[in-house]
Amino acid sequence: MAHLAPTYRTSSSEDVALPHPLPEPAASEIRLERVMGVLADPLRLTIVKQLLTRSEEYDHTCGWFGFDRPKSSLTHHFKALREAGVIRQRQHGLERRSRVRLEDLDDRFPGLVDLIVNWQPAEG
Amino acid sequence: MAHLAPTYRTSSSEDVALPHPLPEPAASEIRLERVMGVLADPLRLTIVKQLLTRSEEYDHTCGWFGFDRPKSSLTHHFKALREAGVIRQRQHGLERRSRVRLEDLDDRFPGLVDLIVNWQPAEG
DNA sequence: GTAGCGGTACGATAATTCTCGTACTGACAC
DNA sequence: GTGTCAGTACGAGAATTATCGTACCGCTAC
Repeated sequence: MAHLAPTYRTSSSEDVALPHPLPEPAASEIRLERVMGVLADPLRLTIVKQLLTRSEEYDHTCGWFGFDRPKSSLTHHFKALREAGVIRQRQHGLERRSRVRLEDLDDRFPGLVDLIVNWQPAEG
Repeated sequence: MAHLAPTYRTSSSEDVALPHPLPEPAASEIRLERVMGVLADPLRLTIVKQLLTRSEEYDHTCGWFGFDRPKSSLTHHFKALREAGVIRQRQHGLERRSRVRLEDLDDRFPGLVDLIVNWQPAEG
C-alpha cells in the first residue's frame, strides 16, 4: 500500500498541506487492551469497518456514515476511537475527518484489521 | 494441530471420560465484540496468554496462575471469559479447569490468538 | 464425624462507561 | 452584521462492569 503523502487534493485541484492530526497516542503507545475495549461496541466496529471498506480517496466526516444518533453521541465514539489510537482525525475547516491508522495498526497488531473487516453485525 | 480426544490421562495413567464443559456459547455464536470486550482487561489477557503459552498437557485451575486476588474476583473473570466463548471450563471433581477454545477461535477469528500471544502487559 | 480445599453464589459498593440534551464555537455565505 | 452548518464541551442520569466480603457447597483425608 502506497504511503499517503501529507497533502490532499481539494475540489479546486490544489494540493494543500494537511492539518495536523488531533491529539492521539504515538504508534508505540497504542495498547491492545485499550483497542479491544474500544472495539467492544457494535457502533464503533461499524465505524472502523466502514472506514476500512468503503473509504476511498478522502477521509470522512461523522455525517458521512449516516448514523441516526445525536451528534454528541457520535463525538463521544469518535473521540474514544482516536484516543485509543484506532483512527486519526484532522480538522478541515468546519469538518473533522477520520481515517483508520492502518499502518500503525498493521505494524503493532498484525491481523487485527482483518478481524474488523470480516466482522458482521449481529442480526436483529 | 491434532484434535484433542475427549479423554484425559490421570496421574494413575488411566484414560477417563472428560466431564462435560460448563455452559458456553456454540462456536457459531461467539461474537467478536463480546470477545473484544472481555479481552479489554489486562488480567484476562494475562489469563488467556498464559493458557496459550505456558499450558501443556493438562488444563489448568484458577490457582495455577498464582494471581494475588480474592477467589470471588477470579471466578468472575473466568466466567466472563467462558461466557464470551474464549475459554472452556470443565469440572474435574473439586477443580474447575480451563483451556482456550483454540480451534473455535482460530476458525471464527483467525489471527486473534496471535494478537493475544504477542501481547505484553504495560510497564509499571 | 471434622477440617481443609477449590471453587461458587449472592450481594453491596465503587468505578467506569453510555447516552444524550443543551449550550456553545469557529468557519463560511450572504 | 446574520444565519447556517459540522462539530465540541459540559454535565447529568442511566446502565454496565469491577471488586471483593461473606456464606456456602462438594469432595477428600483423617
